[in-house]
Amino acid sequence: MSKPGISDPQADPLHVLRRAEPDVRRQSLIAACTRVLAREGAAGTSVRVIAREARVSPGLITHYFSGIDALVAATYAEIDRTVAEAMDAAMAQAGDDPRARLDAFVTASFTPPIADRALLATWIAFWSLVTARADIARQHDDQYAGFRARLIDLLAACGVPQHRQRLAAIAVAALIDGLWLELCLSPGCFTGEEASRIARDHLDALIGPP
Amino acid sequence: MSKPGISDPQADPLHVLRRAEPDVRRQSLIAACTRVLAREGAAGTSVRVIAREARVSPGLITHYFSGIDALVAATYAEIDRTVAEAMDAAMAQAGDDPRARLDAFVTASFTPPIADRALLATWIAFWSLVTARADIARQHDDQYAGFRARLIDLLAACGVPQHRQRLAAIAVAALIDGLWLELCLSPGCFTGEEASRIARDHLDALIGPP
DNA sequence: TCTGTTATTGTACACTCGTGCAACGACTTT
DNA sequence: AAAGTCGTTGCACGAGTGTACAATAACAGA
Repeated sequence: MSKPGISDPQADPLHVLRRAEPDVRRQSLIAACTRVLAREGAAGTSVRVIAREARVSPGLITHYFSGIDALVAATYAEIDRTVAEAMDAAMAQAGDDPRARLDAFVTASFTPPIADRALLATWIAFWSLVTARADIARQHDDQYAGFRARLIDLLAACGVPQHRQRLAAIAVAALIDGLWLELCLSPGCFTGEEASRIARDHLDALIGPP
Repeated sequence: MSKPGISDPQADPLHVLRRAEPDVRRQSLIAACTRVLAREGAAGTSVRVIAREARVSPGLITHYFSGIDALVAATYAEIDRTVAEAMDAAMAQAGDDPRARLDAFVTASFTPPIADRALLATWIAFWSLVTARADIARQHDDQYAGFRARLIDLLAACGVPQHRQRLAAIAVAALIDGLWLELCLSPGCFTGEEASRIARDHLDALIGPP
């Protein structure tokens, strides 16, 4: 299965010296960074490796991004967007029933391409920047707030009273994150189906069975 | 408050050229690595920085560990031990009532020195090794299994029937981890007290109110 | 006091790292 | 067809990386 946002480098029409629209080139650098993070992990991700992956000279990365950290941050933002889209697609398939949409949201979290060791490598690379740089910490706060805001909408639609929505969303977000993290780190410990079941049981306790 | 396993380098009696018992020196290198990981993050942690922190020549690290990765792995194992001890201490203070012990376990997870951005940096450094090296992935599996085994004991003592213990432990572990992670990454989003309350509510739903 | 052991040092090696920058050349405009 | 723009290259630079290894010196036992 092809991963969202990860295109085949062989098919990349930019692999010979050729000018590209700035947006296109930017996007191709982000895509290359995604592939490298997934393949090599945070430690093996450098300007030169990414440049080779993108079939481009190392200098070009400095031309488009203020530094390697900025490229990783942009890559993370892109992945966040991709994941959100995958979630939306799963929910759209679930129809209009609020609880069915919530279940679809949860289940998608533990199914490829979201539950994916390669995605984890990107997340870890980003987290290590969060602990070191204030601007990236802010980006993380924003993105996570967006994640919780989606959950609040879903929970509200399921009838969770307003005064409990905030903590309920934090709880569900944490449960999903913890299960997702462990599912990626130790895939043999439990299955995605079991993770889904745990999360759905928690929702049952929170808002009553569907 | 002083962090567990982090000693004052000024008070280190090894700071002049002096032979040390292998175990003592090993331990002092691990302690130095812990401090560096906490202060500089995974990216800023190198043989030379650790050696300077330990007031020791860089060559000594290779003499005691097969490489920098082995030192980081040993540091992680040590931190895992330290955290487990802090948990045991919190539970011992809670007395004999099973549910009180479980609550103490949960609360300690969201209180310094366990909920600590510095600890997070070490965890992240270790996770990035997990995705890259099979032997370290095994170490992670073992340590996390130990964490879940403790939870199973606690849940069993609270009357959770055996056939539900495994998934219940996975659920509680994931919830604690997710809350802990977010508490460290975005300390402004919710408080340790709120995290405790969320976890205790989840336990109420799982095993009934105390 | 001398000797043997080995913890410890300091340095050298061969890399990789991120960034800066002059030169080149693909494409647009005139 | 000539000129201008700017995407792109390729390399140089200094700093940092992990590891290897001979030399040194602290300590134990004789």
